[in-house]
Amino acid sequence: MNELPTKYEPSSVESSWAELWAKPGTFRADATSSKPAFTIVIPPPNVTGSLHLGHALDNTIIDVLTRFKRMAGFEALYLPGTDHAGISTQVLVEKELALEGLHKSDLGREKFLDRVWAFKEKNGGTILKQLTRLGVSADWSRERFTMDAGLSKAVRRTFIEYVAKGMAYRGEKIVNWDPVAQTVLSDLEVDREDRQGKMYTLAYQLEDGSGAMNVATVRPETIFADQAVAVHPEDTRFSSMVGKKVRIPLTNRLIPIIADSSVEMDFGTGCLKITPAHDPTDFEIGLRHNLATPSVIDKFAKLVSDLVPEEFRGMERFAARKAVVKALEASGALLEAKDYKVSMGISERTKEPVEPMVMTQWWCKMEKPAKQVLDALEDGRIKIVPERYTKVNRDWLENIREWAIGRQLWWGHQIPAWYDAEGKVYVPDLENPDLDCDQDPRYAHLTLTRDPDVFDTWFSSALWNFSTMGYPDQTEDLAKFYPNDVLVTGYDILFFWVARMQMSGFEFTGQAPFHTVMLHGLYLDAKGQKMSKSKNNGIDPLELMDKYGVDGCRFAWAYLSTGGQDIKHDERRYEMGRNFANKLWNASRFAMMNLETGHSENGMSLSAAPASFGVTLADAWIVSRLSETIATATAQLEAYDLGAAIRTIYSFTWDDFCDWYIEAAKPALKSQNPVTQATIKRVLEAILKLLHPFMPFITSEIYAALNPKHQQLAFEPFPRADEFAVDNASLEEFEKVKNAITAVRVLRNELMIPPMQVLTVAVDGINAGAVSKNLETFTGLAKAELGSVSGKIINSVAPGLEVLLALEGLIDTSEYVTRGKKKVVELEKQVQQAKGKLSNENFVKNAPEDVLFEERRRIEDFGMQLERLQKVLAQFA
RNA sequence: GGGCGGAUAGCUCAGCGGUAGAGCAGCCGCCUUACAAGCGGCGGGUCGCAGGUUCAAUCCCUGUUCCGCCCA
Repeated sequence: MNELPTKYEPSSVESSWAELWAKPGTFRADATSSKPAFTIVIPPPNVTGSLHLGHALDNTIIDVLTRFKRMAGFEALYLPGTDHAGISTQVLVEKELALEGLHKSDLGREKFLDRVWAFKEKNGGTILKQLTRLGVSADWSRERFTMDAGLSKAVRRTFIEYVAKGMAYRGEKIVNWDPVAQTVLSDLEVDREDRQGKMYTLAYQLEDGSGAMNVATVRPETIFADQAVAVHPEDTRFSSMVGKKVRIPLTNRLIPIIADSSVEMDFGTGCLKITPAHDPTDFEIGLRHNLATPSVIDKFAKLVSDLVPEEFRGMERFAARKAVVKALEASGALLEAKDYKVSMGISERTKEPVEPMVMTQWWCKMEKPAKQVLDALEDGRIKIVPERYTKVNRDWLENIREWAIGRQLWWGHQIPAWYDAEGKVYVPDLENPDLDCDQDPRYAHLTLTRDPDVFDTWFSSALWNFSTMGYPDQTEDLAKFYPNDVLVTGYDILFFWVARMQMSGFEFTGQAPFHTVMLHGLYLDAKGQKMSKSKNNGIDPLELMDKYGVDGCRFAWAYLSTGGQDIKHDERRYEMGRNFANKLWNASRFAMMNLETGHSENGMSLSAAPASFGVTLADAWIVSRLSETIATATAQLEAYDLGAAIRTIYSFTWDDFCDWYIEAAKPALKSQNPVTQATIKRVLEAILKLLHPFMPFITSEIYAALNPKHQQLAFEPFPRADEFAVDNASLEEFEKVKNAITAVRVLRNELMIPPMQVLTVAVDGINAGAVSKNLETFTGLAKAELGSVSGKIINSVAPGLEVLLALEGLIDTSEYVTRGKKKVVELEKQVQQAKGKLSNENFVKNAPEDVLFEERRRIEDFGMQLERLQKVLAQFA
């Protein structure tokens, strides 16, 4: 048996365990195992990123669940890996190039990609290495990356299948264009923000010279692309105008006045300019009225086209707005410019206002798989925890929109589509999916060029549940570990990722990719704000781990993850975790010191021990409490309520085991009672097992020290409640003894009697018997002996019990009297309340028997306490 | 505009139909040889506000006020 140092130092034990757990073989899941599988795949972090608190929280939860299930008899797989993160990675490498004075076009696609791969090789390991610091029990032999050959194959295959099914197609629509990243974005990648702008009223002169239409707009620089002016068909102000033409200010171009019911009559002037190429709503109106979609803004957000007067050409859109407004003002066409909050689309990646633009893109129809997911949510094949997010999930799926799956990037999976000189599309077919079209003999007579675009990164992460298992090949892994069991992630990517996984799962495997989605909250700073680079309010989990130990941090993360609630950073939770680790360490140290057989501190040998050794009340009590604790904690873990589970285990360990059991067991341990020795070892081992999923390092270390066999705790079975006997009589009796001990402690504190001075007290009341029966425990913890008391007497009351003490000498009783009086008032109130309830006819008629019984018991017990207390207080009147 | 979450002790949060809990902070006393990252004791809450349901409501229902988030 090893000696443990007096203070727990996380740094001295963490690295060797982390190293062992990071080995590819340690937690390798066996696809041929006969045990039931339990699978969680990691939400793949950005390959070039570094660990932040969101990852730490997420992976702690995953690891707790995985370690718990592994110990509970499952073939547990926690599959780690990373995501290629198209835009952010490409932007990073572009920045690196910029430092060298280079642009990606200087290198060309192939060389640029070499650079990105080199960058990935160099930096890609960081985040996963940081993850090993957390002590996760991941299967590193199965680590995956979204751009691996296998996963790329899955991406290609699924796209080809989408095309074959007619779900993916090329079409011209209005899209969100990021002028900085130079790519299309999906609706989800665009944040709506209200920014201060202006509402301009412009006069569009009627062709016939009969006046002007006053048009309201927030984007005057787009007037050159206007195709119509629209009013509401029922707007009597303008009904005579419909069909006439107006002239666009600063130009000679004429456009028609049309009627469309989507125009809000009371918005602005009730008269809108329609610019189909530069506004999504206008695009829709344009479709209804067959309007053309000429564009006057290019991919760099500059004004271009012959439609734009020469003086404005080449100007950036916001500069152009100023210039155009100035010109409009000079021409007299500007009637009004008032402050207005403009709702703008902002690229969540580059923070640049997106430019709506009409483009031909790859689209994917998602109605059918969305419907399948909705059915699964309906019939419970997929459950969301917490349940309230089911509605959010459902609402989004019910209003599913087509997904723009292409991105104008180089880093990612290049779309396997080719075009001939006429622009006709060629995509490999399902019979020969790996054959590129420009290699296909059938198309040998054509000159085909490949689509330069890549897929949205989420397209590949949507396949993560099965692409990591070998799909499209029918592998052993796929058979054993798919569908996965639980998906753990923050609620902020419910749409981005979870919904798309759900849909892909059904579309390609015909089933839900997991049965449970566990969503946790966001980790916020101490003020409750989201952490971000721009706000520079990030907190580094690695620093926290250095400061409080990994187990202390994991404790905090589990403790804080309740009910999907957001988490406000609070350093005190980490202190709590660290202190708890230290407490466990010292309790274990104490236990081990007392497990040494044959001799004890005072040299007493085992053979000298009395023959009457047996199970003490404390032994029976702690084993009962342990059984209850296991049952509760297990149920909480099964319900994914990690916060509740760790609280349960924490209070059992600290309050029951350390503060009461160990203290009560000291006399028995001193005399080397083998039953107590066995009990403390048994309970401690159970605690280590219960705690292991949450705090794997310290529990493994102690367990190894405790067990000469040196087995890995991670592979020990999780405790079962039925392994430990629940003895209700012991639970009740120990409670009575505890009450008596506390009553003496209260007296001692009130009377300022030194802690170590042994008192002589008498006990009375219906629970007094429990005290005299367990005198050793009482004496040890209350530092009091039973004896007769006489003279002036003082007392302390507890349920069913009165502790009496003789007043000797000039002891200050003022505090005792003050608090005694207060307690009298309190007890009187309680008795009154209970009596009040029982005198209520309806209460007696309707309340269940046990509630009635409890009220009667209270009257009796409080009455007895009151009586005894008042009797003693009368002496001081 | 629609939806969701929060409002509980000084602070950060659990609890969510039957006498309000934790950690920290505060006060009193302790180096009681496992642990001062600790031990013993104490104080502190009309559970946002207003109605309703119920024998009983912090907990359920309705409305309302602040704070935060999501969707349009």
